[in-house]
Amino acid sequence: MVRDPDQSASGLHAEAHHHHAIDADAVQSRARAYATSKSIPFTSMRQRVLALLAASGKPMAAYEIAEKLSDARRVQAVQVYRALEFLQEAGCVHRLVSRSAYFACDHLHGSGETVVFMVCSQCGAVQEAASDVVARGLRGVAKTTGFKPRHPIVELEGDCANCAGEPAG
Amino acid sequence: MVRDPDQSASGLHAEAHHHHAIDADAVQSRARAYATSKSIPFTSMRQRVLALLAASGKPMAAYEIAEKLSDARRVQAVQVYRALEFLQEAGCVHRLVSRSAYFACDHLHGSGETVVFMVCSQCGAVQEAASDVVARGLRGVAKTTGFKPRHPIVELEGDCANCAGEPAG
DNA sequence: GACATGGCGTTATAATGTTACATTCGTTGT
DNA sequence: ACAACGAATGTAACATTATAACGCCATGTC
Repeated sequence: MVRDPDQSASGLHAEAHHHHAIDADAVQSRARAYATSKSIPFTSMRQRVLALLAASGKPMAAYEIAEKLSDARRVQAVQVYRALEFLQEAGCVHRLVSRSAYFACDHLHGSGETVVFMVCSQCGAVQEAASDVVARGLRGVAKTTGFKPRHPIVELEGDCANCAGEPAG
Repeated sequence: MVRDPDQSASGLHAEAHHHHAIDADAVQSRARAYATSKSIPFTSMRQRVLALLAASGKPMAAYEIAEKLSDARRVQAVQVYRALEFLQEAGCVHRLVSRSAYFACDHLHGSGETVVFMVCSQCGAVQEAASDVVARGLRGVAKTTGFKPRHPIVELEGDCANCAGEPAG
């Protein structure tokens, strides 16, 4: 879940960067499984978007994805958004509201789980962590106000362990 | 030439609907105090934006604010964004990331406090609640990953007590 | 084959947010 | 009073993010 180069042991497809590449095979398998379960195709465009996000290991803007995927044929933003919609349904990709950016995630979240996204202001890397304490706190405030929560958004902006140690690297 | 802010505010206040408007006087006082403390002016535009948000009591998009504030002179979005920037610094206005909307808030949040925004999907109303449990949970996940949090974003999408009781009303 | 469904490719547009710059306003120094 | 300066404004243009509309094509079903 915490995507760190040391932890991504299956870095067979790891890019040359020092970035936090995620397990591309695992995330692709999950997307394929979701597609199969819904009887919808895991199409080429969906694979390409997911592969790019998995290789990058960092959040990317939709237009940035379109740019990177363009070759002779220009990939339009709307095509990326459609692929992202599928990938988010499949649970393979999340959207960072604090950056309007999308990133691949190789961890399968339980349906009731509350996940915290920690976004590094300096290097842009994202760490995820599920927190029962946060989940309990959210249920608590909702209960006291009679609010029926459907979907939580929890993000932390700050500095990751690497960047906090080496400022402005 | 110079618009009287108090008359403007009370006029808008009169148009507040059944949904709960916030304490316009209190929030305006806080904005004025912040401005004084920073030796910057609490200008007419800033007063107008804050008064509108306070009277509305609900989140509004920046362009919607610009629209409502326009009379003979068209108020441009950039002017609204500039006013919102000041008001957010003053702690009188918050931005809802889940809706890209802005709303006035009449309680003063402590600097270390973690505030949860509960946004009703049906009526759009926002409730705020500070939660020590959530704050503790966030500190916990940050600590285990070595992350240094600076700013938390916590929002719940769901149904408020009113709308949950009377669906789609 | 006829046909319904869904994804793709393309164009256009909506919605949100920012940059640039000249002007005006308020304060400050003289 | 008046010049000078920084901040806030007014205005236009631009940038970014996201969606709508529509025809084409591939796939599966009858």
